[in-house]
Parts: sequence; structure tokens; C-alpha cells
Amino acid sequence: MDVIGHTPAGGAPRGRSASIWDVARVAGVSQQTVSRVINGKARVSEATRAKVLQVIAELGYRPNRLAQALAGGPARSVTVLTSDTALYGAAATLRGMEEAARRAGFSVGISVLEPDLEPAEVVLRLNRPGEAVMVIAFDDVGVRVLRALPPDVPVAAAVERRPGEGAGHSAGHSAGHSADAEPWQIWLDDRAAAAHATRYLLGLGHRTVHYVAIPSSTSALAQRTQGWREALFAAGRPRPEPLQGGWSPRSGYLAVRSLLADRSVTAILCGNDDLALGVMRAAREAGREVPGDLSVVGFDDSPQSAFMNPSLTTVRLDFEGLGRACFGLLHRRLDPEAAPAVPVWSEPELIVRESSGPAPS
Amino acid sequence: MDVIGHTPAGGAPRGRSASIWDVARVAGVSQQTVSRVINGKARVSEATRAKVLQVIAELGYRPNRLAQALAGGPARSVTVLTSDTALYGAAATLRGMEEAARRAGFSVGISVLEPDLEPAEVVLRLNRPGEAVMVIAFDDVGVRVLRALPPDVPVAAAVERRPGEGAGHSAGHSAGHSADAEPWQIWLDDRAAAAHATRYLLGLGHRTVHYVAIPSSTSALAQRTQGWREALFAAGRPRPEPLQGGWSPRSGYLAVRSLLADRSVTAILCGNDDLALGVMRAAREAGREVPGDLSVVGFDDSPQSAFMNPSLTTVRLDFEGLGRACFGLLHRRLDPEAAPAVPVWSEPELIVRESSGPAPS
DNA sequence: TCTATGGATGTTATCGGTCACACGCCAGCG
DNA sequence: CGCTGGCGTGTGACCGATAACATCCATAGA
Repeated sequence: MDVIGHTPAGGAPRGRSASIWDVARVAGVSQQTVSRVINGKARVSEATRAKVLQVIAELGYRPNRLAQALAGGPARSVTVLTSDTALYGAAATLRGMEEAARRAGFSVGISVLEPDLEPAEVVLRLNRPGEAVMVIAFDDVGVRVLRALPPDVPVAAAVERRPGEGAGHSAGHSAGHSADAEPWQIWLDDRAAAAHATRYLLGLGHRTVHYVAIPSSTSALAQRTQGWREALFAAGRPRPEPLQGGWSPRSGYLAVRSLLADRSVTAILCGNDDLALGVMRAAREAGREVPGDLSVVGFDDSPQSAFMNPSLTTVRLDFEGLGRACFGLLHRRLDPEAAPAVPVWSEPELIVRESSGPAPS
Repeated sequence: MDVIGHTPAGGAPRGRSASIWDVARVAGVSQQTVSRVINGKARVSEATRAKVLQVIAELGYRPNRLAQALAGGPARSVTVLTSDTALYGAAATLRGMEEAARRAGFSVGISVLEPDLEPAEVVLRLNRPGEAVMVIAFDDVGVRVLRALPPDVPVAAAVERRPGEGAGHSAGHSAGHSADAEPWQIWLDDRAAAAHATRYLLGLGHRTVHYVAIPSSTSALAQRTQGWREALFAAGRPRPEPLQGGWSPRSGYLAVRSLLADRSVTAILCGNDDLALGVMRAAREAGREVPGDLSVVGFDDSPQSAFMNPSLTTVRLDFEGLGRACFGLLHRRLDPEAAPAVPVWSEPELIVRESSGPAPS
């Protein structure tokens, strides 16, 4: 195979698509000049630049990102590590991340973390040492992976709670983003949201509120659980043990089945909307009416919740915004000068619908 | 917190992680021999292989996939092109694809196709010319992208229907996969499933069945719509115009709102479960009882459908299996010798629950 | 007129691998 | 004893880019 042989259409050797060399040859300049035009960094005369751009268009040339990355060009790819792409929260966060990354010209990789994954082995999934990573760490696998990541990989993470955070603090719109120890973590104020939902239910006259928890991401008390408990404590109400649920409607259904025989249970807060769906079915089967007999409140505001029967009172969480902000954080970390400001995301917001109402008299 | 692959002992120059050269030097062989050991292709003496493997472990060496791909190594990455990662069908398919790809040692990229995307521009998102691609083409953007893909990119796609397919044919378990014109497309037998669901409703005594369609992926009649119509035709029943819905519960709700005033409408088949959810809500608001007054059947068997109120009769589709099979197809295409057989996936199956029942007398 | 200056461009090394081919060695064979 | 043929291994080119450094040329200052 000849090295710089002639080419059919004046472009690339047969089969291969145009490379920077092909462009350089046709434009009558060196490949370095083409590189300069592409990256727009160094100065190139206007005439040369125009010529090169024209040849690029003619040949349909497109820089090979692999080669760029190999040669030490700026980072232009991220890998998202997440547990379950089918869960609404994770899926929505992923969508936000992907959108923001794509807009910034990054290519996005994805790797799903199985529950039995050995955290240290995730590095083997990266395309190269030092590849940038975003972790959706809403569960314990995610958190463990996050912890096991070598210090040389640039990372930003959407987490359930900020490890070691003291009292809740939120600076205006940007709840959860601070500049100390690990400024590359980002989260929603689950605790405040859970407390808010709990107070809402108490305000409806319920004696207390029960809670069905999603799996915790850490050994410590989950933020939602904590917010719920704090609200009960502050109001001087009984604090029942939280029920442990999973992520699915079925797990919510199973978790509360036995509880519902107790008519004194009149309000249940759920760790997500799917759990709430399962809880409402269990309630029907137990002969309890929602909301007449029993108020149910969910978390997440999934697309279905407004159409459930009864429609679900829930806490709307801006997962997409969180995902976008997470990428923003990573971007600033990778390229402090060029990266735009981290976009804001919305505070959790209680959406009152049909599934909650006054306590039965 | 010591991590595998982090801080090589005496291998690599400061900062950089170990390369094939470092391994070669420490092991006292050439880098080509290391490459042979890694890829396991060519024959290497047992002693040498052991020595190299040991050094690899010591240094925490990990091959750089970028460099491998650049140098023309075997394809070990795929990019999935899909429209909306939040929709159940697409999300489940993606999950199947990712799982299968990861298991086969592929890294998975993802790129979301916005509705207003210029199909020809997707090639710009690929990491290199000729990168392998999987398309989830359940809607028209996906189909257009699929069509616009240059012939040199290896592709496999999960599609709604097989373009130009004549009468339904299925070879044993592998409905929809044949070896002619475009053997890299894969699909579920939507038409048969829709026909089956329609016959089921007619069998319950309904005079006819109405249909709320998801957006079609082509200008031609969608497979689900067609199956529905054929079943009605075969049974000699009236064939009402299909109602056009979107993907969301809201669109289902809006699509049928006016229809429900007509009490002669007693059975509605929906293009997906979300639409069905919206339809059931519209029914409630119109004072129609499900299933007493009105039977509703969905499509997909999303995780929520079993817990809706009433629980939803629906057609279970094996999206994950479809995704796995799609990757299988691609894998065989990329590497006919090494790739395992394409895994099978399940046929659509009608799951009867509470939302359907005998026609009102 | 000679030279310092700086913008525009070319040259060479490098990134971390794979591939095609050459080479040395030892056994089997005529 | 010389040839042939595998097997195990090393060598050099190449993949498609970027970075550092070298070079060329024109213009301005001495």
C-alpha cells in the first residue's frame, strides 16, 4: 500500500475516509495547519483558513475523536456510570447528562453497574486511563463505585446526599452545591422535601405519617428518611419505624400489606412513585380508600403519577436539571476557562393531587 | 484505599499509567509479544505468557481502548442511537443492548436523537468513521437516521416493522429475523400481537375495538395499527379510524376524551401502556367504568401496569431480549467467527388483567 | 542597510497500540 | 547433510491526530 498515493476523487485512499493528511494535501498545506484550523487555537491567515475549510467541506472530512484523544487533545468524552437505566430517576438524570454533554460536544458512554459489581473493576470499563466519568449514585453500588474511583479520574456525581453534610444549607437556587471538600458532588435537597411532604400530611390532620423507604445509598440514614423523621419529631408526633421497600411497585405493595390492617395508619409517604403505586394497590386490596381512608404521597413526579387512579400527590424532583448541572460541574473541572457556568436546577416541589386528603375523622 | 490500576510500582514514567512498552520492558520482551498475550490470538510460549501476565498484574497495566481502536484492532465499541431514554420501550431495549454489549467486552456509547435532528448529521457524533452503531428505531426519527446512515458503518437496529415485509413469517422463536435484504434489522411481531389483542376483545363480546396509536415510525401504516385492522376485517367488524396519540399518558387522555361520550365505544386498544393510563383516566372523568363499561388494553407491559387501578391488560413485549438480540446481530456482523449465536427473545404475549372484561349488555 | 521581532507555516516526535513481515531455531525428511 | 516448515519472537510501518520546536518571511527599529 502506497503511503501518500494518488486518490480517486482527490480525497482519501479507497475505503478509508478522509484524514487530516488528505485535507492537507488537497489544500496544499501541512497537516499541522489543518489541525490549527480545526481547533481554532493558533493563528492562521484568513486565506489559508478559508481554503482549508473549503477542502474540509468538499472531502467531508471529520476529525477522528479517538486519534484526537490519543494524541492528548482536550477531553471530549464522558462515561456515565449508573445502576438501572429503567428507573425513572436514573433515566431522567441520564437524559439530562447526555443532553448537556452532547450540546457541549462531548460523546457519552454508558456503563450499567450490576448490584454484585466489584467497585474497583469499573476502571477497566473506561476507554482510557483518566477518562472523565459521571456517576449516578442514588444507590449503594453507585456510592461504592464513586468511592473506589482512582484519584486521577475526573469525576462528577449526582448523589442522594452529601456525605458528612451537617445541617441543611442551600444557597439560593443551588441547593446542595458547595465549594468545600468534594465540590464535584451534586444533589437535591431530599431531606427538606421529605420534611415538607410530611408537614403537609400532618397539616391535613393525620396523627402521624408512615414511610416506605427506597434502598439507602449509604449505611447512614437516608436523607428522605431523615427529613421525614425530623418533621415528625419537630411536630412532636410518634415516629414509627420506616418500612423498607425496593424500587418497584411490587416492593411497595409487599412492604405495606400487613401494615394496612391497622386503621390508625392514615398517611404513608413513599420513597418514590412506583412504591406509592404499589402501596395504593395494597390499600385497595385491604379495603382502604385513597384518599378517604388513607393518604399516599410519592416522590419523583414520574410522568405516570398525574394519571394514576387516584392521581398521586408527589414531590417533583428536577432530575434532568440535576443531570445537566452534574455535567456542568464536570465540564468546569475539565476546562475551567472555557466551560460555561453550571446551570441551575429546580428545588423539589410538592405537587398536590388526589391521593392525599384530610385525615378520616 | 488502594485501587487496581493505580500507581504502577516501577513501570511507567511519572503521571502516565503503564503502557504496553512499560510491560514489555519490565518483562524483558518486545511490545509485540505483550500485545500477543493480551489478545490471545497468536501463539506464545507458556513461560513467556506467564511472565507477561505477571508483569501486567504487577503494573496494573490496562490496554488503552482508544489506541487499540485507532491501530485497527477489532471493534470493541458501539454507539446506540435512540430517541427518548425515558420511554419504557426504548429504555428497556437500551438496557438489553448495553448488557449484552458489556458482557461481550464492548464499550457502549449513547446519543439521543432529538426530533428535529438532521439525519445526515449523526455521523458527526460517531467517535470515528466506521464506528459500529445500534439504532432504536421505534419512531420516525430513528428510521430516518437509520436510512441516512452511510453504507460503511456497521449497524444493527431494533425497528417497529420490517420495511417491505410481505405476509408475516416467523421461524420458530425468532420472529422477525430473516436472512434476506437487510438481515441486521430486528423486530417484535407487533402486528400479530395487536391482532391477537383485538381478537381477544372481540371474543369478549365487544362489537368492535377502537385503537389509539403511538406515532408511526413510517409513512406506511404501523404494524400495530395494521394488525388491529386486519383482525377487525377478518371478523367482519366495523373498522373505525384509529385515533392518533403520542407516547405520553396525556396524549392518550386527550386523544379519547371526545370519543368516550359515545357509549357504543366499549373497547379500546392502546399503542402503549402510558396511553392506556391516560385513556383510563379519561374514562373515569367521562363517567365510564373500566372494565364494566369499557375495556382498555395496553401494549408493552411496563412495570407499572400490573399495579394500576384497575390493573392493565396488556401485551408483554420482550424489549430487553430484543436489545440483546440486536447486539447479537451486530456482533455476528462485526466478527462472524467469534460471535456467539444471536440469543432468542420472547414472542409477544397477552397478559390479561383487570382492565378488560365482557362487553356491557 | 542590517537586524530584531513576531506572525504564519512546516517538521519531527509522540500517544499506545496493531499489523505485516523478517528472522532465528529446531525437528522431520529425502 | 542440506532443505523445508512451523513456532516463537523481534522490527518497522502505520493509525490520525496534537505538541513542541524549527523555519521562513515581512516589517519595523537602529
